[in-house]
Amino acid sequence: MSPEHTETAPNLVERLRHAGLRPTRQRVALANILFSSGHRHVTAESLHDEAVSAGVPVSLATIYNTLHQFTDAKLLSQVVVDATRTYFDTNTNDHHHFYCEDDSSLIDIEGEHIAVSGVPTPPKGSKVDRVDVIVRLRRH
Amino acid sequence: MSPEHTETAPNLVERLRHAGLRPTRQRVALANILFSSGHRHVTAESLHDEAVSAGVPVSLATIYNTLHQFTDAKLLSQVVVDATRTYFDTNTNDHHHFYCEDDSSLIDIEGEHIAVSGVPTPPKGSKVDRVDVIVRLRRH
DNA sequence: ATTTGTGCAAATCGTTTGCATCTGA
DNA sequence: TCAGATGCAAACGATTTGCACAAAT
Repeated sequence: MSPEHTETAPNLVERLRHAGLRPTRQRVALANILFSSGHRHVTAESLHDEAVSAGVPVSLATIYNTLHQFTDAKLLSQVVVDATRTYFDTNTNDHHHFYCEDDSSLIDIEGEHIAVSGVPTPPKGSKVDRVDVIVRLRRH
Repeated sequence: MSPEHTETAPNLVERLRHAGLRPTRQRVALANILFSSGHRHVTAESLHDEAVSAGVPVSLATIYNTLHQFTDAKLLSQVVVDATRTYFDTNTNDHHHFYCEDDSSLIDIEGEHIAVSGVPTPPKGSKVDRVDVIVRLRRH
């Protein structure tokens, strides 16, 4: 078989195992879609469409389960920019986003580029978990 | 009557008028709740509960309408921190937020305190509309 | 064999909408 | 008067859940 067909990327299977997730057919297929080509931003629905188009008929419920499991396992990060849609990002490094309100698209901004200074001390009893910067864009 | 009872703050009526909104019973009552005591963060539901408790039986639909009208009129700003809930903030100045994931609470960080540097040039055809910084907190 | 994942359809949650009724200028 | 607001209930879209079935170890 040509590598394209066998391209189930064995390292993905390992990656799932390390994350404590059984490498099931669906999870491997979704991991393959998500992690095979650079960083990506998806919604549950867009990933579902993509999987179905790719001949992997997963149900939407499984997509949601999988996205959350991957997020818990730190394979994905969740990006909250829009109250109506949840985005997942395959880039789990410290980084930020441009969000274009006109077409609801996300663009990564690598962490090194942006510096946030002057964050006040958090209230007693809490610690900073993460700092999200969203640069909202409009067409002009 | 004591000032507490007459506290329909006539300036609120003016404020609504200036925003092009008819000062109806409900709008004035909600504006009164929102703008009478320092800056506040509310959700549609929390404001609804509060209004009802205060003896102003508005419907939830009207709460949503009003929150959006106030937002369009720049009397409120919308804060997107949580995919499941929409928050509205009576502080419409440039500022940022602490968001405590444990109890879903918001705390303002005044704009002067935080500086964001190194934002890359936005893609051709778009301009920066707003930069949101969310400092996510966890109990430790 | 046992545990864990999956699919489906129904349930849920926050939010929006349609429409008849009311109200402020 | 009459455009604009409101309330209600139904519609909605995204997400979640319950449960019977299927697959992985």
